[in-house]
Amino acid sequence: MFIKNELVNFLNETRMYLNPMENKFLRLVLESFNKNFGFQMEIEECQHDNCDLRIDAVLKMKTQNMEFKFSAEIKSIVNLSVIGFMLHHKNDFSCAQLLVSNYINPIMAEKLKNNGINFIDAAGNAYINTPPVFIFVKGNKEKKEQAVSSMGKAFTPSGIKMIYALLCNKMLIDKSYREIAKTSGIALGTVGRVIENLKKLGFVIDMGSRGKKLTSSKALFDRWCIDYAEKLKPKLLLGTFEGPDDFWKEFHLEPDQGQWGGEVAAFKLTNYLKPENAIIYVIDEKLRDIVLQNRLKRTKKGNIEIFKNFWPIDAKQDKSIVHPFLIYADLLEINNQRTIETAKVIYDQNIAGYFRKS
DNA sequence: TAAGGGGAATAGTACATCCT
DNA sequence: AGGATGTACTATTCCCCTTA
Repeated sequence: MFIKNELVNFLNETRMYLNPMENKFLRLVLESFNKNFGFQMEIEECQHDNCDLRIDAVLKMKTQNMEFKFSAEIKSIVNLSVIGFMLHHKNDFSCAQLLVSNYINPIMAEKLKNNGINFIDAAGNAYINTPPVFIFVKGNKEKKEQAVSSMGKAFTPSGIKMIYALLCNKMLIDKSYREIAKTSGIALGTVGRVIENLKKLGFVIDMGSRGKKLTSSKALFDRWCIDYAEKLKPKLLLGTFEGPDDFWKEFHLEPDQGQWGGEVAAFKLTNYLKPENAIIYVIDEKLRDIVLQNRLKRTKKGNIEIFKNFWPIDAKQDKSIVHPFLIYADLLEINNQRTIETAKVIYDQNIAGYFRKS
């Protein structure tokens, strides 16, 4: 079953078909949705030949005399970055978006509704706003036994570090496990496990004697952004601090201390966004110096967030900002109008090129 | 709210196998 | 032979969930 998918993915970087687990999951959710709400929502066999954009599935919902189409996006977790992601891709397709997940909590349900993002989940929560159909249900409790959780064994904190390294350097996947471990900043024993899981998910193809290849890297990156925000980034937070208005213009930050992420990096890259909040990725031993040099005050709700950088120190690194992948991921999580617009620009100008067919 | 029990993740290392 | 490589294994850490 995987062979065919892998071959197709191999031939076309930008497409990603549902893997068997996602397919099964989607059918389960649709079944319960139809039962709960008395609609007929089903998967439409997509004409892949003419859709160049990545999409998980096209769904068709029938009522008495009408038919609606949705572009479905399946996500195993739902956080602010998912909302950012949905907003980024809001106008990619002619049909309305529909987020499909295992469980969407009441807070996220409200946020999704406020942003006009349709969703359904396995617990029976839903928001569908396609006049004359209107559904909004939240508060149903999470069901434990769902299968989606097993979809992401590669996306553990160290797995996320490794995937970042793989995305930044596509050649790395074909190097020795020791080199991958060193470049990613993770343990040797972890590398094999992550690769195995990436193979299962269809992101790595083993071509035997011809080595390994990273595939569907655009989809992998999209997934990485969300899991990074959920599982790795919170662990990296060293503290939040307060600075004066426009502090970042005068901020003293040496390249060997750390780099700008988030809005400031986005501004330096595009000139589009006037930063209001700052994210800085620092080498954690340098935190004290940075705080002292810039007279930062530690506060709970400061506008400066300082994170520990998780990639090994690169001697050639002399830029003042982090990799566009990280900047984009930071912006997605902020997800207001300004940052999403900027995220789009950065995606088009600085990221899309990594995923073009070669 | 604090403590602590238990399980998952992972760093680090030892070892078997492969390659030159 | 001897270094390089992937895998098996273990000790430790971390985090979540229960319990008082």
